[in-house]
Amino acid sequence: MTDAYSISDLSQEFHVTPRTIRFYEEKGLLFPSRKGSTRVFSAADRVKLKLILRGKKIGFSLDESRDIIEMYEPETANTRQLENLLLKIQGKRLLLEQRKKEINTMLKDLKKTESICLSALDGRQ
Amino acid sequence: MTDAYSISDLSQEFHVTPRTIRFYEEKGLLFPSRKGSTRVFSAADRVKLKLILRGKKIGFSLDESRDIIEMYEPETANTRQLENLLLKIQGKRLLLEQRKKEINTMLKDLKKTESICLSALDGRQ
DNA sequence: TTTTAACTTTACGTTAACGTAAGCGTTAGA
DNA sequence: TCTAACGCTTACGTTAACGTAAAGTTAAAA
Repeated sequence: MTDAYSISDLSQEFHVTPRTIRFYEEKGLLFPSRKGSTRVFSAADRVKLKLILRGKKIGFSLDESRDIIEMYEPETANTRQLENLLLKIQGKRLLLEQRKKEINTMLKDLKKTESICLSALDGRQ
Repeated sequence: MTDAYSISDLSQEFHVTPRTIRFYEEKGLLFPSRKGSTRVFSAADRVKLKLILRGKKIGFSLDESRDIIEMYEPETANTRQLENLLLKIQGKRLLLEQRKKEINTMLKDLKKTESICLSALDGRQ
């Protein structure tokens, strides 16, 4: 079973402290099983952790990442839950598209400043 | 002079509290002049505020936004400062491109889940 | 067998980014 | 003339997302 991970396995792979992983469990983002008192993480937990950390990079709070995570398991849902999920997904998609636009705007601005710098340097040679 | 703004002008335009604006000044992100003890904000301050809030949306800290802001005034810089600035801009560009990739990955994942939902709903009719 | 390494829980500490409240000055309108 | 609106400073409070330290358990290695 290659899909069982210790807390230090995940901690090392993703460069976060064990404390961080325990914190995510405490907040209801991860659900490791236990062998005695020791946490045992599944492949699903590993994916969730990856999603959380990806979310962090683009400015999501843990609550927002929890939303995202819940969008990854539509198997167990009933019809109304599925329809609800679809709406949530739409919302997140719009939000992400919006964020992408802001990033593009910033990139444009940076490129503009960059060329200003370059021509300023050019004029001084 | 249309380029003088009160704190409530900016507060209302950008839907933030005066406290937030004062906080940004306190942290060295805005530099309003004073008329007596009352703050007077310039067009440049307004732009900076816009940049800060845009930065927030894509997950930048105030310190990171301060970096961005400083990239917008290359006029006063000397040659070494300009070269330094160019390097900083490169760094931020890479970071932004990276973030864009993460967003694209998330969007792909969401679309995948979306179609799973749709076909699950379809199978139930 | 002892010690070291990894794991646990409990609990208080820390930083960023503000919120909120108190208390005071000024100015514009009733 | 007064009071309501806006502005100021000072200062303590709050939330998220962990850090850090203490004290104990278990398993493997010397």
